[in-house]
Amino acid sequence: MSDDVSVVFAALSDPTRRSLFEQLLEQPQGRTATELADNASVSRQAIVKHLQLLANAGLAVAVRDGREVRYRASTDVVQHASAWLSVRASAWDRRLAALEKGVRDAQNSRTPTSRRR
Amino acid sequence: MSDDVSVVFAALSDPTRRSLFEQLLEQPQGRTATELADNASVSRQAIVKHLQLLANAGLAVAVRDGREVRYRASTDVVQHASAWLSVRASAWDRRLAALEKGVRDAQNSRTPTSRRR
DNA sequence: CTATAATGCAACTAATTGATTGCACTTGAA
DNA sequence: TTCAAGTGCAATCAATTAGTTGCATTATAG
Repeated sequence: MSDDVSVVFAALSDPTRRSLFEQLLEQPQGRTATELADNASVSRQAIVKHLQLLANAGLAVAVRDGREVRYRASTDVVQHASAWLSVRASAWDRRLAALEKGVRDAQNSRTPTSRRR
Repeated sequence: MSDDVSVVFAALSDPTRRSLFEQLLEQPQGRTATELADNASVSRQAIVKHLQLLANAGLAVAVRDGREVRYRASTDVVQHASAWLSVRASAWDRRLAALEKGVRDAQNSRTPTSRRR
């Protein structure tokens, strides 16, 4: 599960983590784990682990500032993931269209009496 | 983890599952678990579980045909997931632009001597 | 210089996950 | 009507994951 795509999707598959990510998105200045833990229902340590996982996936960046560490959102990999999805979706649409065309052609070239079943 | 977004991302976070999904995308007619297990390194049962998970996430549809079950890809939720990502990415870009503008404005209104540090 | 705020590290637990194996059930072809 | 192909079900297992708690370390405000 260590490839790029996997870690991004895995990171976004947890609601707590998505919530943290969204909070980072709302705050371009970044947030600390302690701040985020205040309006969360889990411990600071749990938050830290989530943030590290987000950072590892490239969805966040940790920047030390004195005695605190601010996590900022990063959306480069979001673009990649989004592209991954849309490429496949459109490829699927093309194949589906081709399939439907094929069915139409087959029907047109078939003599009425040669119909199967 | 039972919300829609989570299950889709979770489904796509596993490489084996993504590979299966891609195989389904290549074959609009669908594939059976047994077929897919032939060019996979894991057991048929493992494949079946993955396919059921994909189906549960809305990424595949199982259609019974006689004694076999064909799994077809389905891309509706892919659109949703892709939208989820791009909405956030663009919101982020807007906030970042606003932040940069704010910094610029602050610099402009600041007298040279009032610079900190 | 000394509290105290913020973070880091480590051990531990419960739940989930990906995978396996063995066997039962169902369906179609010969 | 047999029997093999395809599928379904259930138990089991190792690894991972989300979470906790306790304590150590670091850095800044007084």
